[in-house]
Amino acid sequence: MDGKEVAGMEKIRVRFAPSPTGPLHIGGARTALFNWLFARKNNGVMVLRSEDTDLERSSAESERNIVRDLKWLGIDWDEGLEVGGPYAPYRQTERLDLYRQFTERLLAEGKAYYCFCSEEEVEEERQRQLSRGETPHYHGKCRNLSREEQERCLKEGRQAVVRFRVPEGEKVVVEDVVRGRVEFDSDGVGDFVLVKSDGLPTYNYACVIDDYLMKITHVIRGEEHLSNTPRQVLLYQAFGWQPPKFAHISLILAEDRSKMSKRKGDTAVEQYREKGYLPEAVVNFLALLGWSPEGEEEVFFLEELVKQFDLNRVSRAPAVFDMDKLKWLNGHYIKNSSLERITELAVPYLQEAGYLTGELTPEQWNWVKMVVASVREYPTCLAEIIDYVDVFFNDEIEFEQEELKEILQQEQVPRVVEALYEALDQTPELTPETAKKVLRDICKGLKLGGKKVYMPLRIALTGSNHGPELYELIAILGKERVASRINRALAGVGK
RNA sequence: GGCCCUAUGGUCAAGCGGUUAAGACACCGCCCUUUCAAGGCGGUAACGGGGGUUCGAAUCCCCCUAGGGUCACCA
Repeated sequence: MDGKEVAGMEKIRVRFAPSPTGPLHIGGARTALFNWLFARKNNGVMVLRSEDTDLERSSAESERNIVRDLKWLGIDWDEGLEVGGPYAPYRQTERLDLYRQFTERLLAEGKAYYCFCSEEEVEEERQRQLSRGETPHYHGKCRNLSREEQERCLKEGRQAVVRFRVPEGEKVVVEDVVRGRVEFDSDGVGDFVLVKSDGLPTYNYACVIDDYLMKITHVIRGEEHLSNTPRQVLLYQAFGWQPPKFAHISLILAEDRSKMSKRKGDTAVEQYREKGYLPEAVVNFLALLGWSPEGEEEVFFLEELVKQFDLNRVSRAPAVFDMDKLKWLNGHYIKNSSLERITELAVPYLQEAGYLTGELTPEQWNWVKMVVASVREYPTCLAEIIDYVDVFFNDEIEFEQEELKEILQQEQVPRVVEALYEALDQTPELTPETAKKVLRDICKGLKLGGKKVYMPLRIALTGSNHGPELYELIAILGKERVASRINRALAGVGK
């Protein structure tokens, strides 16, 4: 710290620092979003850093997927993975030399020490303490080893970890932007590990060094890290660094108020993408989980979210993931996005279901667009669209209920059908609009109520008494298929 | 169990000492309508409990209860 920084004047820098040990979790996505919104709102810098110090569980593939899903959501970053930046590298396993330097410093100052206890020993002691009802802490057997003893063990080649010497009897204060002042007692934390026996830093350690070196001003992360924060604050103090401001946002809970898990529904962003949720719906939904806008409007695109976002309006209570609301938002965006885009997104599902095969000609494309237009108000996610399109593809009409056939036997039906065929003959270009007019004219010409005209035709064409707009259906099917379906249906009831 | 966080309708939540306690989703009803939807309008529904402080508490304090987090050589 050069001491010249004036509070509030420094450039805001935030980071999203996932560990690439699996897909991007919905909670992680929200953390990333809040960081991003805060950075963009305040003209700050967003950093993406990979915390890959768990060699066992980290994978390049997970990292790629996380990056892909962040981009999909519309979250970008100014520094970090892929884009680089002044504090590169942004992958912790590539920063090992840096950590080593700071470890030496702590060791030299006696603020950290080598510990030669085996994992088994430590675990045994932990169990003993637990059974006595005590808070399990490192017992400190190696805490008071002299420098010489440490050297000797090291020379013997014994496996060692580096532990932080936690000062005794100190109040550790965390100033949290969303929670206020939170106090901890340093005696509540044992001498935690800084460097693992494989030479890699632990989370609490690497995180502090990186946040410091990368000049992070605000650490916005999940509440599960709140209890880690005193350890980190102690480290900042040991180094004589000014800690960043913390903002711990509450967790997202499953419907039964327990932690979200795979068993209780989809927890990964990619699962929502694959089901045909739109990124703007997911973002909008996530933003509303734990944050609330000032006004009454709740439907926001990313840009509007940026304008509205305020860390002071982040709620402290954990939030239940409300699937119904996500579905509603997604349905809203499906209905209101451009037809071209929704069609593009819907086609893969239609292909997968076998309704479409191969490349689409421009004519087919336009036809599919009409299909999408007539059903897109139904699905809550695009994968569901296949539940509504069968009527356009399958000419083998099955009657949902036999009673519906009775409607086909109503006395006006032959007249209606005749009028329809005649009108269709005189309609060179069949579109939803012209079809609509045809139907209206039939009602007028025959002096029949809509129900008498629409219902038999709908049933003859679809086998059901409900479904998409009839005039759209007629335009989409075309004259030939309309005629053949009606003829077949009427023949089926002996007309 | 220790430590920490949290507590307004079923859910997300506004509220930051004085309000008829917003709004959204879900649910119910009505309207629109050829059907189902969509849309429009309306409705049901909440301050966990107990003590304080105060002229006055959803709002401030304490206790209880409940839920969550965390106590790793995982992050």
